[in-house]
Amino acid sequence: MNAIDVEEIIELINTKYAPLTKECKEDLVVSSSILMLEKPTLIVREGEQSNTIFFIIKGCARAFYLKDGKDITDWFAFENDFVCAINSFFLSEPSVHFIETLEPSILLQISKSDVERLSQKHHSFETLTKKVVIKTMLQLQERIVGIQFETAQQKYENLLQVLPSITKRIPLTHIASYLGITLETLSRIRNPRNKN
Amino acid sequence: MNAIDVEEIIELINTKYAPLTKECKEDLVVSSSILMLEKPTLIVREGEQSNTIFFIIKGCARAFYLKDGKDITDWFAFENDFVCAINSFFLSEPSVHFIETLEPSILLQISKSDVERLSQKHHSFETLTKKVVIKTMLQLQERIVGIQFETAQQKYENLLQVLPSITKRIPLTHIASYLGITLETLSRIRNPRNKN
DNA sequence: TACAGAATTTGATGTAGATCAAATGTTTTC
DNA sequence: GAAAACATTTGATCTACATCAAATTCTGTA
Repeated sequence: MNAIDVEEIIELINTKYAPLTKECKEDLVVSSSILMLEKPTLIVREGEQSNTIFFIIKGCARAFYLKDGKDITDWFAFENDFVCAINSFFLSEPSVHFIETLEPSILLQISKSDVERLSQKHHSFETLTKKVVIKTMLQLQERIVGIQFETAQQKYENLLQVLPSITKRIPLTHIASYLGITLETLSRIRNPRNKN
Repeated sequence: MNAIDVEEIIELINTKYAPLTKECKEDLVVSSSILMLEKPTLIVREGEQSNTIFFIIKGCARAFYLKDGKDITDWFAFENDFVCAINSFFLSEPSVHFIETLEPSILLQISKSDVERLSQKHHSFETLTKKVVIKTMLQLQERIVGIQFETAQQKYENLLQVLPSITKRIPLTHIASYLGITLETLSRIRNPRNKN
């Protein structure tokens, strides 16, 4: 893998989320570091406080928690998404989630204290983080609408609308728990023979 | 009802959410107006663009949408909460939601253009709005965890944990659709005779 | 290229909660 | 304060999906 140009990544964030001032970008460069993970890796552990936000340059990740010992996926993140343990990061509590990469991944990481410092110092960075939070909020909202009063079939179709190629990258167990259905039901839904 | 002191309300927001500079507060006072609603009233209509955010001084409100003609509650807001049609407000799209007050209510309203102007002009206002969005995001997140893989009974108990007195203010139909269950099921859950 | 472990599919059965329908209780209004 | 409108409860039945169990297919590694 070639070397990663942090400045280039920050330019991408600048374009994709919100414009940053020159000074802010410079500050951000020195506050960011690159994480290269060859294998699937836990980057946030339940019970521990997580003071890092990650930007996915390459690869993907999922947040999950254990409910009665069962692994339940709560969030997927792909290229150009930010991901963090939101409860822990924003409320400084121990994380209820694990977060793991699901592919060899390249991440940009920024610490919470840097995020706070940059947010206070640079209005443009505050605007960026607000944009990221708004995006997440709207996705969560969409997700609730997509799971309430929907059949398993409809939930799956809703998901495919938003992430058409998700099944090529994510094992079905994780998709099933994300949708709030069992693996078996998902399998049956996907089998065209079972179409009514 | 006595006159409402806008400055006092803004002081409350300042304390409860994030500190604002003196200049920002002054700007906010002239951008805010009070809405007094004697009867339950629709304040956002589906299909229309909603460019207003409301702060509930007194009373409560719910956001809802129609799914196959059925009224589904998506959000409750009470005293000291901000409420708006988030898709419409943040994406400038026609609203998918209706929002209505459920009691005689007093609201502070601020237009989207004022919110944007204040956010650009005052770093402290950007911080305030970020805080509001973070709070909403975390509530949505909690809600998803509270509805996935839970029985109707558990969902109801989860809700009571967060809003113990909700049944005193909100009709059961709205609570039922908010939880993703039917009114009949909610009724049976609430009847102690049906305890296993 | 075989084999172990993981991922997915298929089958049989059980159940929580939906749906439909009607009764009862509670507000509002004139 | 009676009638109408609305909110909640109760009952009977039905169904989508869970659960449990086992077979099959896929995937990585030695």
